[in-house]
Amino acid sequence: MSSKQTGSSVARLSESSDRRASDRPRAGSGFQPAPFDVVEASRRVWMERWDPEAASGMAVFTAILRSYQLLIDQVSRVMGNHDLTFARYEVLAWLAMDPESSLTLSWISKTLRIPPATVTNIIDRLEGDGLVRRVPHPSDARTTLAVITARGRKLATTATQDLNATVYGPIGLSEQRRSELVDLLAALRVSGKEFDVARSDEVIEEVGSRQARTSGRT
Amino acid sequence: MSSKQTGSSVARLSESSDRRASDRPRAGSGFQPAPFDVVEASRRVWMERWDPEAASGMAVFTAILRSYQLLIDQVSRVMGNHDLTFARYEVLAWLAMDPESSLTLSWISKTLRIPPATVTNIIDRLEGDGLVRRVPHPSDARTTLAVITARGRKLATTATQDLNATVYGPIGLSEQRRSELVDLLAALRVSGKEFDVARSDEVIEEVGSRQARTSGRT
DNA sequence: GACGATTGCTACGAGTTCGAAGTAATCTGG
DNA sequence: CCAGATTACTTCGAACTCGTAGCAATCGTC
Repeated sequence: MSSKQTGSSVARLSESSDRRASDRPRAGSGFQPAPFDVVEASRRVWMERWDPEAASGMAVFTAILRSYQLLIDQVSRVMGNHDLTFARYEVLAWLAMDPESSLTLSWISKTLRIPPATVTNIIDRLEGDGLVRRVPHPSDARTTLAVITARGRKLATTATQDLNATVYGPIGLSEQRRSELVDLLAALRVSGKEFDVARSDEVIEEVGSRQARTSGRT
Repeated sequence: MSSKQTGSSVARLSESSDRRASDRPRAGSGFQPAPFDVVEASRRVWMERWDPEAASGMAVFTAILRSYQLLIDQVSRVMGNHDLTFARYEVLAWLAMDPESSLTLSWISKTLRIPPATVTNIIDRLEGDGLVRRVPHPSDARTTLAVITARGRKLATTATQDLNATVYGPIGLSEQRRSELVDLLAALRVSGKEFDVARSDEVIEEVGSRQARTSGRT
């Protein structure tokens, strides 16, 4: 595998990479392309040594992993400009979406799949920055509500616009292919029970329409 | 666009009977399905508040994120059974694949996209467990080679078989759809310059064709 | 109603990640 | 042969993640 040794095999036919970054609202600065397609390379090795089913599954996982790395790097960079981590942004964004401007910590934990201890930590940080407040739940003394502040809402809006413009919009692929990709991943997630398929549509309707959360009950 | 039909907003608790402890002892134990499809739910909100391009891009990112979470959870759990983290396994697996059984730390960093400081940490840990050894590079005193030990190779094999059998094989989707998914993600990665497209094939050939590496040249 | 089980959250601590700075070796262009 | 730039790796420190234990409130059942 060549690149291991300092002297790369083929000379630098690359004339390209003279990045004159200046005006493009680029979202990635420290990101360097890997020397080759790790998914394809490992898939070939897997095909030699293991069975085809394992190889294709490995390729799926690796492709998702590398895509995730590519995107989370861009997203994190943008969030850094707003003094946020992605985790803190995600919570803030869901709070901003909520009709009541508030969510219980346990709802955040379950829905965004963040361990309870981590949610505590995230809310601590957001509260310290004056972006949310903790409010006792009106009818359940065990429960704490996170309420977004005006400052938090403003930041959520700004950060979202930034993300939309620099990452989500220019993410690549046509609308058609984006849709196909999301569908395939949905099938994968259904197969892995990533969410409650039976009740999902119904719950989404509720979220979109009204509370159904503060009042609890399902 | 995934599915979703109009669902009645009110939903009664219905027969919650199917809840019970019938958790399949699959690869995920602590993993609980989210209450709804977060991708679809957030996509709808984005469509209302922002433009369609941002919404579809957000859906792509979120779908990848949730899929990643689903799979990394399973993978991490399996690795835990072998006293490994995924990061340590990944390095070990690439070392096991290498014809020379060795890689430079900088190659690992660039290829697997792990920051240098993290590679140091990972190798420290692997070395402490007797799975790899650090060896000075024969011709470049700046460079350190990580060499996999017999013990490391054995563990890599065992862990890989475990992963193949419990995660990669049963990952879901037909071979056909796995292939489509990998292709779409490859297009996304190309668009985001996740790897060096121009030289990838060539480098992969070299990897596959063995040696000609430690000796440098090619 | 009472009591054990469950749920919601927090405190603590171990482990991991990784930017930034530092050291050493190599390469480059005189 | 020699600066200065570059590359390779490590050290240090700050931040983040998250399992576990613990506490408080509520629920479920008889």
